[in-house]
Amino acid sequence: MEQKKAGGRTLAGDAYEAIRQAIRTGAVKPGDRLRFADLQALCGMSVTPVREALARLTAEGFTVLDDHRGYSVASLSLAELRDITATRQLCEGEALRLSVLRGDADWEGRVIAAHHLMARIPQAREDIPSAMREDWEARHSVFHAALISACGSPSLLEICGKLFSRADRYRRLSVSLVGATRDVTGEHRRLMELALARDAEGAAAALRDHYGRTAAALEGFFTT
Amino acid sequence: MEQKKAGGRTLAGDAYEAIRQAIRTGAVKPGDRLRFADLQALCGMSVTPVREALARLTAEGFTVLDDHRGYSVASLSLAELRDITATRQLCEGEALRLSVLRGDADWEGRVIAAHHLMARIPQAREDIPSAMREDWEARHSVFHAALISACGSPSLLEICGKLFSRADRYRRLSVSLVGATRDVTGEHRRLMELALARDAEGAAAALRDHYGRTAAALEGFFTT
DNA sequence: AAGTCAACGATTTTCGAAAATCCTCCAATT
DNA sequence: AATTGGAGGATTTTCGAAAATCGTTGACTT
Repeated sequence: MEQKKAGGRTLAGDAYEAIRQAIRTGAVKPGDRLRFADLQALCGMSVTPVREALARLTAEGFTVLDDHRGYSVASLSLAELRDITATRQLCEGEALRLSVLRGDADWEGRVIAAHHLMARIPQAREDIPSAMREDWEARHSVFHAALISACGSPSLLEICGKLFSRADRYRRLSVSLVGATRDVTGEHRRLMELALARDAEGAAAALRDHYGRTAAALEGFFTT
Repeated sequence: MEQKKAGGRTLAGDAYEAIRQAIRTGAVKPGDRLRFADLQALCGMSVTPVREALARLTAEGFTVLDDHRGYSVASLSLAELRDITATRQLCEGEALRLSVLRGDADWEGRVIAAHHLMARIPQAREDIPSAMREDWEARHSVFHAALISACGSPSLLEICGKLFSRADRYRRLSVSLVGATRDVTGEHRRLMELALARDAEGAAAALRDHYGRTAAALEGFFTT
């Protein structure tokens, strides 16, 4: 997440992106075993770069490794959703608080720009309303990153980034619930307004609430 | 840190331990390049397991990777020490608070046992007073892990564990300062007492203070 | 004298196959 | 009937060498 830019520099990087995408999109499901033979066929390369890709994915919690039994897709659970949500509220809440306190004009610009880009396109796809638009997801991620980008703590940013990726898998489950009783767009705008108004505590509280609502909307998937 | 137990299951695991130890003990210094040829000689194995070990170490922040330029030992800096300290105060402080609130009798037992083991042996070596005893380091780690073990959040525990390992590299720099104006033993006992007395806020505050003092004692190394 | 570029050496990265390990299944024994 | 033991197959893990890449050196041009 920090040292590589795009696909093409190394095959291991390509494999990382390919497998990550397969997990994100649900092409391989939680709990599925990831056989090297299949992955080599999917990525079109030998075992070595695939192995390195899986090592990175495991570090980020997308896959798990059992010695001599190979890798498999990390499974999802209600317990983990709640756990990750709580940790995210703690870490990203504090990161936002610091960011609001320390942010300069440049940071304000990044937040406004990111929000504008995200608000300009709809969240759901037109052809399949139950699915999220890929580009909206990307801009949504950029917006949240922009909010905390001025916190001044690389380690906190790294943690938040990993937790965001991890929560992303759960978020994709909930798209069909979108439009029910929730105003996600409004929550995002309010988040931006509080940040720009330099209300550090208020913004942090709004962010925690935002994540709490997201988690609550997702809980239904595990009770059924 | 979560799926492998001891050295011997896989060569990659052995390599991970060996290289990690080389970094911890200072056999290879911050900023040093880690050539595969040297590492293969050190570990007595081929390139593949070494590569996997470096991937894991990089995920934990011990090493860094430049595409096509290979791996090198992550460098230390005052800025990172301060950053990690702050993030540790946030995450481990909250973890301890939760642990004190949720901990049961079993947790109390773990804390008392871990503290007893740590307090039973001196911190510094007898032959080289400026060096830390390897076994004390291990028990110290177990004690801190025991304190937060009842927090109920796997993700938080994972974060705390990684931050602890990362801070460990800095801690080793400060051994020669031990015994100056600090009562580390007293701080640890107080920490345990507050935890067992179920003073969640007090214990969390004491832990943050504990880490703050450790960082302060280390700052001198970077100003000289 | 400064700058450009190609070839070389050092090193990483990748490959394809061999070795090691685990799981399954079936027969033999208790 | 249940358990042990081990052969067979599938898969991971590791190896040693080949391919790709980067940094540098040194000749050549301007």
